[in-house]
Amino acid sequence: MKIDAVDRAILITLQDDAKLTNAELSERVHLSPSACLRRTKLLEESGLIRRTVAILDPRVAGIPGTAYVSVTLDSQGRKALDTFEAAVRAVPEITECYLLAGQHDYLLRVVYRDAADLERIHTDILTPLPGVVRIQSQLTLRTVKRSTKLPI
Amino acid sequence: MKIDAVDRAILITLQDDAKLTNAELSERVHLSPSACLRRTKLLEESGLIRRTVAILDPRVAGIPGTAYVSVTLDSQGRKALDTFEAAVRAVPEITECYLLAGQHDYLLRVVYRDAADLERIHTDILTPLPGVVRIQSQLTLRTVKRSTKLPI
DNA sequence: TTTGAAAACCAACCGAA
DNA sequence: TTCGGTTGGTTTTCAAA
Repeated sequence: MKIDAVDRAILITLQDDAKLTNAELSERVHLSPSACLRRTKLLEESGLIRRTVAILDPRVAGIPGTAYVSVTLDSQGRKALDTFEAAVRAVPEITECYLLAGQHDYLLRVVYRDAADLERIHTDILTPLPGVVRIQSQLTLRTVKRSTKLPI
Repeated sequence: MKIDAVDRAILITLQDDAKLTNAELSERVHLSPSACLRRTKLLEESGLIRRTVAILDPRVAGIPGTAYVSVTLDSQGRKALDTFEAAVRAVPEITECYLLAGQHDYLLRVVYRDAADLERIHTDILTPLPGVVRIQSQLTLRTVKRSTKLPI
């Protein structure tokens, strides 16, 4: 799909605030409401806009902690990876999981309420994940920046 | 603010799809439309729902790459940190930045279009960040899971 | 919880580039 | 032919009863 400057303006705006009415959005990108709505619909249908979601405040929600956890498996076979990944997907406390290049490790992002919660996650959830041989956690002192915006 | 099971159901649902109409949402959480709307408004006003945003598909957008970059500064003074963090916030390709516990490093999440783009970011953006003495990048082969949902 | 007015959506149609 | 604008019926919101 061809994206022009107006489409980019729509995407930038909606990545900041998807609750804008089409009327307001159309003003910001200097378009008529109907043209704006048509473009937005196309961006959704094309799959470029995948979904629109509510973002919660982790502190207000009582889940202020973030840790990055490196995990090494005892085997890199396809089956071992699939088993591990299926288990990861089922754990809500693991909000992100990446397969790393180079050393066949995984990097997990884990969110937690407090130190006790992190310990629970470590011992009851992470350690029992299938195939795990090494776990190394990096706690974060502070979130400097966290954006869902893609630099379109 | 007091959160009960129905509030949690609303939050879980809106974290998946914030485009639901109030009527649809109210059915899913087994509430009347007006009661549901009142609760949702309260959740927004309380700050628990911080914003609602459009999530783009990185592949369709042509920005499929993710790297995690560890950065060490030559100084940990308040002023050095502030300067570094202000610079980080101004870079759209750096989508996340955490101050790590333990070794006073930062962990950055960087998104990129292709290998050439990553090299550009590395040499033109990351290396010139104020105070940087060490940069270590971890590329990701694959995104196994990436969720914006908090485990409420 | 119900209701009704105001607002927003969005499909169909028209016109210009 | 494609893209933006206009119109009007339909849906949704949301505050008052």
